[in-house]
Amino acid sequence: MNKQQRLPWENPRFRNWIAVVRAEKAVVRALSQALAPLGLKIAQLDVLMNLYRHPGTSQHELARRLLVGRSNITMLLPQLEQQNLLRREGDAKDKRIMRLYLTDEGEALLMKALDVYMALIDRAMAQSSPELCDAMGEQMRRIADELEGE
Amino acid sequence: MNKQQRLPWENPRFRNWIAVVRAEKAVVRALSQALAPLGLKIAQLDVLMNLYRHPGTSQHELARRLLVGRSNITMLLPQLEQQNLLRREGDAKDKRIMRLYLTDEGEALLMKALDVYMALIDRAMAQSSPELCDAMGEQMRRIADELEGE
DNA sequence: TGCTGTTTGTTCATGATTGAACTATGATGT
DNA sequence: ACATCATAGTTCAATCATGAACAAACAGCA
Repeated sequence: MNKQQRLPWENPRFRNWIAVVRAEKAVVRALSQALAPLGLKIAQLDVLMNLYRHPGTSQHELARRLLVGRSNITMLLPQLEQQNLLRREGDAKDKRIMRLYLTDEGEALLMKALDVYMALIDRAMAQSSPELCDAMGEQMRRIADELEGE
Repeated sequence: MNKQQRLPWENPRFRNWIAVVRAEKAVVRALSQALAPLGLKIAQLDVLMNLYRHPGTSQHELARRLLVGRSNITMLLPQLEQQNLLRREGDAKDKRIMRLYLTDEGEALLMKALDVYMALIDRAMAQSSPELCDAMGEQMRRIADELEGE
């Protein structure tokens, strides 16, 4: 099947990528637990973060930025709306579009959640130099750019 | 809520970690699509890979290594078994334990899938030096080690 | 042996995510 | 203006992972 390099585990690129997957999974688990006391799921936090940076986003834009289906957003919002974390306003010009805004309550909860998130990331990254961290970030952005264009 | 560093996006660690998440998601999407022609899901590939490296694993061990619930394994196996990709044998000494082995067919399919996987990783990592790649892998292993001990 | 506690795998109800249909609305071109 | 096509959001059925509850099998010890 493969040429000289029969077993992928012997390939540094492969081994290192597997490490990325494991680390990401570990952080997701830890973050889920850390967010539980705030009553937040990761998917919900993603919504709040994106809404903070881009107030007035439509559901479609939001779904696109989160790399998620539109229907997912539809089913995510009612929970957040009932908790008064965000509000939906129909666009004045285009009646199809629902624009999303954080409430003060939502922003306050977001800040708490971000503190939790930051603490976790700080802990995870603690043993790496800033230069290495930046280099890795650059590398990851290249990968995403390379692949996200389908 | 936070001290001087109010917005996490301004924090390099945070920004870089977000890049990791995005890249991982992008690779998962691309891999899913690339595996579809083989009739394989990523979760199934994970099983086959682990079984290749550790023949005779019990379902419990497998679940632990994949960082997944035991029930997940239970529901994953019948599909793979019906496709003759693996077989389950009761342990001789301990009748509770089911030991798992790849069939020749399963190994053949795994090799094809690994080629697909490797091609994708090669493409993703193409623009990074081997040294940087290794450094990143090391960093990720540290993160996983730091967090996986709950 | 009999009692107790643990481990393995399964079952089941639950919650999350997806993609395909559907509706309502808007945009385009003639 | 009208027909056509595209877009925004929703609904729904299907898929998938999870954790709790359970049965069977083991282990340890009186």
